[in-house]
Amino acid sequence: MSIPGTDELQLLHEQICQAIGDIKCIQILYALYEQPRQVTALADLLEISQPTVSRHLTVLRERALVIAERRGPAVIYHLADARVIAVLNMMRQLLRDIHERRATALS
Amino acid sequence: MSIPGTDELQLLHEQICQAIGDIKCIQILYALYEQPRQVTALADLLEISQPTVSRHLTVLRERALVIAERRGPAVIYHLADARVIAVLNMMRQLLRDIHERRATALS
DNA sequence: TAGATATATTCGTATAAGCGAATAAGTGGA
DNA sequence: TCCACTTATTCGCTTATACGAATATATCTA
Repeated sequence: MSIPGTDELQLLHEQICQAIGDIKCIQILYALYEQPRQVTALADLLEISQPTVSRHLTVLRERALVIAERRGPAVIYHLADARVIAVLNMMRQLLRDIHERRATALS
Repeated sequence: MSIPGTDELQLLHEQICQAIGDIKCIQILYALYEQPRQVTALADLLEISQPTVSRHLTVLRERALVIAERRGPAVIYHLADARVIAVLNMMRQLLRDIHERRATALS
């Protein structure tokens, strides 16, 4: 894969990176990876206020990273693509290796 | 890989996601992926002021995502781990698929 | 249609983060 | 040591973004 141009970079940043740059969004994504949940369930689980969760979900939905499905008065959210989690897990592995490398370099 | 706990999530966010959440940092990472460069070369290439580039590089260095190597008065920066680019490319592919899926859904 | 439940939105505020100009600090050569 | 070059840091400012309280909207049931 080649180096991205300015336009693609802009899109990449706005639609994915920025969402992943927010820790609460990451929490929400992992919670939805475990299982689809409705808004209040997420708010209770993550101890975030309902409006905040709803706003984050709106953004994630606009970015097409999550999908909303109304079921009665509730709205069930679920991940649109599990690769988001794969990306995050890749970063976690990277983080671990970096720490390990640092520890080795210091010893 | 299991679901990350709060502490790991905090680290992940602070050390990697936040850096990737800045579009100029992404530009810098890709530029260093092409080849190691010194600060002014990056500033010229990306049309960002020297102090701004330097500040971003400092952050990336603290996160151990880039490595600095002094060569005379200049400092050559290079990527610490190419997997950062792999992660970004994975996101790009994800972005493309999302767009494609949207286009298909609308037709 | 009234009420209960769940979600979305608006609003004002507070916090965070990036920016360039100016300046300081480090490095090597004369 | 002085100078030229490169990089790092400080400073004040601006912009962007997240937040909760309050409120509006949507859905279902009776």
